[in-house]
Amino acid sequence: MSSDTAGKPSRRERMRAETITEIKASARRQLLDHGPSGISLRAVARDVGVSPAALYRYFDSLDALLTALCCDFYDELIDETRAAMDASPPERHLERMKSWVWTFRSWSVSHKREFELMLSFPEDQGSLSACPPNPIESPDDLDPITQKSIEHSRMCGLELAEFYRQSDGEGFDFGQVDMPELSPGLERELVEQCATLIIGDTVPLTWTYAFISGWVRVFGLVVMEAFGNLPVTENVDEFYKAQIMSMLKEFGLD
Amino acid sequence: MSSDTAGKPSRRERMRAETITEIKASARRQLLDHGPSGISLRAVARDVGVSPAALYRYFDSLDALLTALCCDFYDELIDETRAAMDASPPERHLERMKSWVWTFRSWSVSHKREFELMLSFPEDQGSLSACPPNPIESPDDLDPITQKSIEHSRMCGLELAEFYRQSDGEGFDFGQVDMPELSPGLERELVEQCATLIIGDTVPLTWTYAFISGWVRVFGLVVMEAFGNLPVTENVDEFYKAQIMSMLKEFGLD
DNA sequence: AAATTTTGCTAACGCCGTTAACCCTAATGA
DNA sequence: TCATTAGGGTTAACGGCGTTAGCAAAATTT
Repeated sequence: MSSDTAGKPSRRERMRAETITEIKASARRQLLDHGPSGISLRAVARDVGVSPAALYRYFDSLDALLTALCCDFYDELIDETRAAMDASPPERHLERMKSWVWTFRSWSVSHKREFELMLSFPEDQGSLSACPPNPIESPDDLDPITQKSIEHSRMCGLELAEFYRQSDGEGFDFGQVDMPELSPGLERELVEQCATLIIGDTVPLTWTYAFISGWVRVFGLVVMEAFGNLPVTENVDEFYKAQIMSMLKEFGLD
Repeated sequence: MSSDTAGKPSRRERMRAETITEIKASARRQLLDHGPSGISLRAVARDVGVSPAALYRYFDSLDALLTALCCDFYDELIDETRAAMDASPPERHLERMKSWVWTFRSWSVSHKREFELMLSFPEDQGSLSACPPNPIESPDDLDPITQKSIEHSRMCGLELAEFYRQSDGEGFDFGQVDMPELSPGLERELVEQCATLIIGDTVPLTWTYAFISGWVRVFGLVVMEAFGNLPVTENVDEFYKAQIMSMLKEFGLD
């Protein structure tokens, strides 16, 4: 072994890293040109100028390559979302949450192909749903993609918790949320899920309900727009803004 | 040609129809066992006990077979939804719309694999979004799947129009809908889209907005649940009912 | 300089969708 | 009734795919 935890990158390691990014770049190009199912190992090999078998020195399988691609996409999405949120000062929680929604949407729509791929990973349990799969098992031994999807979701959830914590007693009327009567079982599940989502802190049940409702709406919006089935196409921005306003109303906010 | 429009089915035609359903049945079995991408023409041929090339006498391509499958699924879904709606008398529009949502949901969740396939058809313009693609071009030369998806959507849309038409002046306060201010362009687009959706009849703008909002929510719910990412898993039924109540609130109804 | 690890290669296996060429049989029409 | 078709089946092949085994060369480590 050459450099375990903190050694400087050897020449070989640099080359290897370069090759990996080259492979992923080629795969992404194919994704953009021919869609998720149009990515072919052999075509990538041709593109990179190498034999098909050589790719297996870098990725265990085609699936592993796609997974790596997805991870990169999540990183991109998370970076952009975080940057957009941080454009507002830390105490403007509402604006920061709006930025989260807005950036999630605009990234997804301007990266339809990437979004499509992310939607179908991991196999048989599509991700990007803005909601981590339930129930959450052990904290860390989930596949990397699910972890990143949770990280992405939590950015918004944590902001909500902060919002509640800091604005308590500052004039917001938290009882104003429009929520139907819920069965005790559902209430418990919402609270528990909220606890795994919005770490440590507890927000009122009504907020949890409104938050999850909002997630569902955002997810529906983004998927429909990305797949070209939103009934609004010319004034989408306006429509999104209206939808965000409607969601805020569910929180009893203007 | 033997029987063009109304001739009795010849022996050959009966055999052919039988073979076709046998092929589709085998393909559906593979769909259930191995997912959408696990359907293989050669495997179907093996299963049916025929050479791979023989299948081309019945379907032009694998894609054509999948399309035919999807059509059948839509027919199933539409049949079930219509039956569920017709379990309530024609004048109980609210109940009928609830049945639409409920059946759409339960069919999709209990037919995850089928749902998954439908979601990705037609290529590069996923369907089943409960919203026809926009803008709608010519009325009839759309691909059959899109047509059926529109038919499915319209069942609910027409019911809404009926609801409005028959209950006008019967005590509902149609101005009560919570809707943010919309830009003139968005208003126009909503009204136009509404006209293509809910044929002939016009409902108030607020209802159109609430209706489309509801669609987005239903779609988000169904997709998330079908993909296993709904944060509620134990009390899903209760959660759906609560969400339906919330949507009704958007209409100003209890 | 020797030993070892990494990275590439070629060749092959077994899938896949699709097509071409040919054959047999059942329905058709004179 | 008999020749003609058209429908439904075959086999064989093409080119693509993901993946593996085995081997050679280069780069690193010892």
